[in-house]
Amino acid sequence: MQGLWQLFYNMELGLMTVLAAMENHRIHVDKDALKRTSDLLGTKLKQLEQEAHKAAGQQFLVTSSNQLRLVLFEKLRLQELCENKKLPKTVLKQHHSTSEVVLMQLQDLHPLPKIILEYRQVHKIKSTYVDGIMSCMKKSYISSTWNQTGTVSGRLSAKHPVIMHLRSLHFSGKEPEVVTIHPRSMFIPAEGWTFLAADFSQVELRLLAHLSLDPELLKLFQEPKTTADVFSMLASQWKGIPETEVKHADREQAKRIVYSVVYGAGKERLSEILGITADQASQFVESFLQKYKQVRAFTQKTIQQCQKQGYVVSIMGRRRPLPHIGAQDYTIRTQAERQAVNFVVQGSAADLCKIAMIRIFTLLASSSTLTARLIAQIHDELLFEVEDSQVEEFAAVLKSTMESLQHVEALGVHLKVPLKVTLSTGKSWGSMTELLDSRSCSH
DNA sequence: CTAATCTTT
DNA sequence: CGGGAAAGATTAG
Repeated sequence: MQGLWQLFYNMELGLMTVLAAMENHRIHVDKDALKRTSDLLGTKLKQLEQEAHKAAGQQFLVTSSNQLRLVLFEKLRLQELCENKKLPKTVLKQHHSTSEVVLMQLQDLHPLPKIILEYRQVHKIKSTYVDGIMSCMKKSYISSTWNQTGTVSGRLSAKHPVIMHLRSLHFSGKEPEVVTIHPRSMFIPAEGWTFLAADFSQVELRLLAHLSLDPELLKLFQEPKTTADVFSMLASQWKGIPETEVKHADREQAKRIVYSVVYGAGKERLSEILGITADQASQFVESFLQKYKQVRAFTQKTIQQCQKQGYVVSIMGRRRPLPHIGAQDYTIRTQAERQAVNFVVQGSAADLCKIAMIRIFTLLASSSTLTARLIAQIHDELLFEVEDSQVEEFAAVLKSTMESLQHVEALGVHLKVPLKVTLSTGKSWGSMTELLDSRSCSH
């Protein structure tokens, strides 16, 4: 039946057990650290509230947009001071809005809007990333809920603790000092265990190379300069700086640019990312697609195929129907076209990661010595908890198992490019350091 | 550019 | 007062 049975039987069915085990597993959280940061942010909010009251000349509930509107527009009458600017707006009622754009415009006129803006920012950080996690906790641990069928691309999604969205946050502390919060460092392994993370490097770009058969792209991955990182390399080329000088942010930007271009970003959007004019941006796109000629051929082929059959297919047979692919409306049609292209690559990457999870899981289940446990999946990254004494041994099996997915006999997958997995370990999820291949170290 | 979750308005 | 939609933040590629 449409070749979907194989996908269901060999992948999704097997994954259910894996996800169930992940949901059952307890991820320990450093409750004290969490409490400390919550208190820290709480104090900051209190401070800002006081400042706001002082600036307003009265007490009011800072979180209430109604009360804020009263202070801003009826007491201070700030709208009268900015008639030259376009009226902020009021849609539903005749009221003035207190939305972010309005406050931005008002912040030169009075100290209050700025304080409110900072208050809202800190408040959001606190409620999402600190109190949000705290409310999901039972005793001293959390477990995410994993949704197997919640995305169009075949990726997994996680609910409750927003495990996939945690990041570092900076905000101004007392005067000059800047406080940085690392929500990921709140997550800690059990006593005597270590976190081990395995990442498929540049997985979507490698898949694009395989799918498009672009010679330049293939060369990038097939040549044995395995030491080089593609995005760092491109960043160094574009910025004209040696690769050792490439910062994390440069690499991150290069990555964004590459994916933006191959997924069909317009010149306006790209000029924003690159910080150049739209003309320069479209020139950039042209020269990029000129160098990697087959990429454009691949997107066109994908769109054509989608027009013909109404859906696109990932490398392991997952489908996405795109009924709007033949729409009259330009906006709707081109969006479907970009979605078609994106699905083939992103969906294939999702397939690969799911297979990796199953392989490792069954390997662990049948091992009499290895005790590692799969904790989470963040798209192309698998996070494990490993007994301290087994880190080296498990790391080696993990890496080779994942990289061996270049060929998956059962699903007819034979990638034209090798897969590369990078490993990192740490005593908290927030402080992982790369684990280098022990073989290349010792020789 | 695509995919997602979560909070605010 | 609450539900829902849209906007805007983040993450991943």
